[in-house]
Amino acid sequence: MRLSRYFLPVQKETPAEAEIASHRLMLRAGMIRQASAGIYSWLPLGYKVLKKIEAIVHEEQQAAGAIPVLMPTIQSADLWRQSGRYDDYGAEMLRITDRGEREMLYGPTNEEQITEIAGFGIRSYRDLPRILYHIQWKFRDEVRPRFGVMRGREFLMKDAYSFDIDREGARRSYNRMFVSYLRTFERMGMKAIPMRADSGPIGGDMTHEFLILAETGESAVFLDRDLADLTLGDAAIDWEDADALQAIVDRYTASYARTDDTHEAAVFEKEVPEERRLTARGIEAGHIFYFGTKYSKPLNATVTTPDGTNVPFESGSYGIGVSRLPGAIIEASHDDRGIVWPEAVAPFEVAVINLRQGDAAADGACEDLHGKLTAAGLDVLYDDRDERAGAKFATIDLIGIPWKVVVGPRGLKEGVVELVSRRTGETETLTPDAAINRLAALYGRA
RNA sequence: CGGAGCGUGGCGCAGCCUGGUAGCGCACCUGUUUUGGGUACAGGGGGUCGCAGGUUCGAAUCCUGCCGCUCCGACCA
Repeated sequence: MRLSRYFLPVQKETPAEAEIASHRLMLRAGMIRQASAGIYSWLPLGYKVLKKIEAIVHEEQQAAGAIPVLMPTIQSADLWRQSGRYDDYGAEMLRITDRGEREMLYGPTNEEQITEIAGFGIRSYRDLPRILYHIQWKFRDEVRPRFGVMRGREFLMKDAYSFDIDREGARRSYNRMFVSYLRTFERMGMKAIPMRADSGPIGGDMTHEFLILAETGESAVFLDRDLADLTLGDAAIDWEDADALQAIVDRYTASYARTDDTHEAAVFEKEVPEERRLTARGIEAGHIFYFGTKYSKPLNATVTTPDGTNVPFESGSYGIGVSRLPGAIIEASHDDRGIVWPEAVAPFEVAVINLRQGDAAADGACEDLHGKLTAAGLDVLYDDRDERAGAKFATIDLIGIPWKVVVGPRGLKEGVVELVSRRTGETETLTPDAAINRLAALYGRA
């Protein structure tokens, strides 16, 4: 992509309303534009990041055995009356009346809908277990939207729902999603730590929040430092091996990790040696919980057991705040010049910077690099604007492209260009062809 | 929902107190200049001053009502 033909409205100055780094940077980098309080348009750069994140979530959900569906944003009030939540939800629910005076709502979540669907499509224990999920826009009429996409009113969410015949089955489904979340966040270059969440009226130990550590996080977190160093790495997961999954879950839940909601200082101090006690802040990126028959009972969604009786589903729900992740990732990864994207979610994988636009040698070398990098399967942004070098560096660093290939007449006389890492600033001087090979290898496109 | 603010060109702001032809910086356009980390100079375009009423010879400015947005708190993915 040539920057001169792209749509990238970057801004030098920070809009007054943006308080935290991610909001500020997303506005300045031209990723989003506010439409009204807590509601945003996603501009090309932001949209690319959102789609990359969404793609990773899709892949990892399906790898873990979840099946994609798509439910509507507008729902009828009927099911919500059956579950009793139409009144419980209160003013956070956006209510709409259609032309026939029917009460509708813009869905804040989909438990009722999916339970109705599962009740219709799943009749026998032979059809279980199943996990269905979708990635869809939701609306919650927050009292106070803030922090840009981190706490909008309209937001994109992945929500999965598991259906099992008993609690043991539900635990296996829960574990699948638990491990899937570890993989999902790790692939995005993030450290998300599962923490014991408030279990509410259902009780039990099957509810965790996944927190991305960041200084500006909304929650205070308390954990055993060892947890922050755990990684799954590239190890293959056998999703059919319930014991193996349980072992991973056990490993990640063995040590103390809680948010301020459930934190107990005395327990923390008893369970974690002082030198390993880590107090930090985190952003909630995912939340999984088991809710049993909370919806299947009132909605009368049942399956037939081997002995011929009908029982309501045992279910859990598993959310990831997809549209808040770009913000969360920026909170965890930025510096004073701008965003520092992890490679897996960067809007472009490499930027080509022409230091002297209009110089025949520089123009030619950049065109050539742009073409060859693209042919190698890389997503390239070529800054071909008629701007000074400084302006180009400032823009590319602001929008956080992980790698820059810097091309100027001076280097070209020696037959070299520079390859610069956004994260470390490390600069490597090499021939254009070597730069292409290095980048292809870095991104696994060689 | 309690408390506090703010709405003046795309962005950041001044002007309002004390009513009298709407300004500055950035961005944008033209030209010259410069050219390896946001060049410099000159010229230029763009604003129903959030909306509606009122007071006044005259309202961005004073009064009333409404709308929008933001911040702190409580709440939440």
